[in-house]
Amino acid sequence: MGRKREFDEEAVLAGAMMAFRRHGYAGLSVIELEAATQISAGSLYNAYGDKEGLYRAVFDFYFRKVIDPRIGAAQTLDDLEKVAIDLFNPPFSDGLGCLVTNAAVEFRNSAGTGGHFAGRGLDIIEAAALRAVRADMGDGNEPAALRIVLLYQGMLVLTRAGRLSNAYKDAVRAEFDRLRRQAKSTFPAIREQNAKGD
Amino acid sequence: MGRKREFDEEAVLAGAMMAFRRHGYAGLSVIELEAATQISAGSLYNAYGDKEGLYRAVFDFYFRKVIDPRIGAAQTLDDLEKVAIDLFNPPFSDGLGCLVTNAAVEFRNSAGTGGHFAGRGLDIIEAAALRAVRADMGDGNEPAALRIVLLYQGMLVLTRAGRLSNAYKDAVRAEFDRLRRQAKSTFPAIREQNAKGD
DNA sequence: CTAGTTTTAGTATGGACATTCTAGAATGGA
DNA sequence: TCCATTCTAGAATGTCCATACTAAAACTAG
Repeated sequence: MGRKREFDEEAVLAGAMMAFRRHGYAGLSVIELEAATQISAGSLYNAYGDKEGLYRAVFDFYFRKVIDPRIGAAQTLDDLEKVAIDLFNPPFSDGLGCLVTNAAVEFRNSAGTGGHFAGRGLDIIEAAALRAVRADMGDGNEPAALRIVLLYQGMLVLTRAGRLSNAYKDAVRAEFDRLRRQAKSTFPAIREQNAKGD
Repeated sequence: MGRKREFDEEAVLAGAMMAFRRHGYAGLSVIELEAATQISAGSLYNAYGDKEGLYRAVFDFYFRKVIDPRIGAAQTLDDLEKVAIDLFNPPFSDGLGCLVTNAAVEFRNSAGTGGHFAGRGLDIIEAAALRAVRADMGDGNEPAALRIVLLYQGMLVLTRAGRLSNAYKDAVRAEFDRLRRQAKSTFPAIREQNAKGD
């Protein structure tokens, strides 16, 4: 019933995702979205209702493809360190930052769609940090987890400013090294116990 | 020669500063600027040329009133800790974040006026962190300074998202405590030497 | 006093933008 | 093979925006 959709939805969302990461929401026009997605505004409106609907779909896509598998799935300090250090490697070194961080700054205080998704993303990041710290260091080190959240968000700000030099890579690595050292010395049993699980 | 300016320039810049902090550059219309500054668009254009000229003037004002005295003048870890912890206290707890951080995210990669000022602000913040760490901890601890920069920028992202809870305050304080402890134990002479200076 | 200059408020303008409309093309069930 | 439905491209629309313009008001040098 009805004509088949001609465009590849994943490709459209991927293109729009790059464009929203680069320009933000307000800074990206529908005309630019036509170029980024290679489909006409008519099709965009037919498929997603309006610009905000596309933004929502892009955010869902971003959670599904980037946040959930990378951060939502992180269980250990090593996993989180990889997430952070990957900001220095392709494809994450493109300088466009994270849709979540960018939206948190663009849409203040959880207002509207952008703020809602930003909040959801920060929930996931916070939860991952707490999970990893508890797994590797035991309870009572929640402040270390929150500092990881702050470090990571700070990295994304500097990324966006084109200022995330290799000196920052060393600084972040050193922090994870320190946490792991502290984990081993203070709670030597915990990592062993983790290793046994599953 | 000519009519006197009726408005108080500092008040206009202060009002525009709040509005730009709240809404960003693109997200703030000239009509909203009329309300925020209490002067008409005609006067704004006469005084500042265009919207970008006003933005530049606001940024200069922000450096002069906020960045330079608070961060540019910071010499020690204590000074920097105060800057960070003040994000939890009025007037800095208004949730609007820092013009520098917001501009760094809005204007990617130092592009244009916003990026230029963001870069200048980040220069000052980085320099202050390095100065404080060197003063209190001696050379060789530059990574600690960069982590302070990241923590601070991360705090500003969470502020903007309305998520900078008191738990983060403790986490940040604990980090500064740790740095001071490390400073004392590793370089006991340095703080004494500092105290003598001047 | 007044001529010249700057400031002010308000209106006008031209462009950009999100969105809607239109007409035709593709699809699949009856 | 139609026919209802969905999709697509592009043109049309109305709104909002930054900025330019206008005329009056206020000020100062001479």
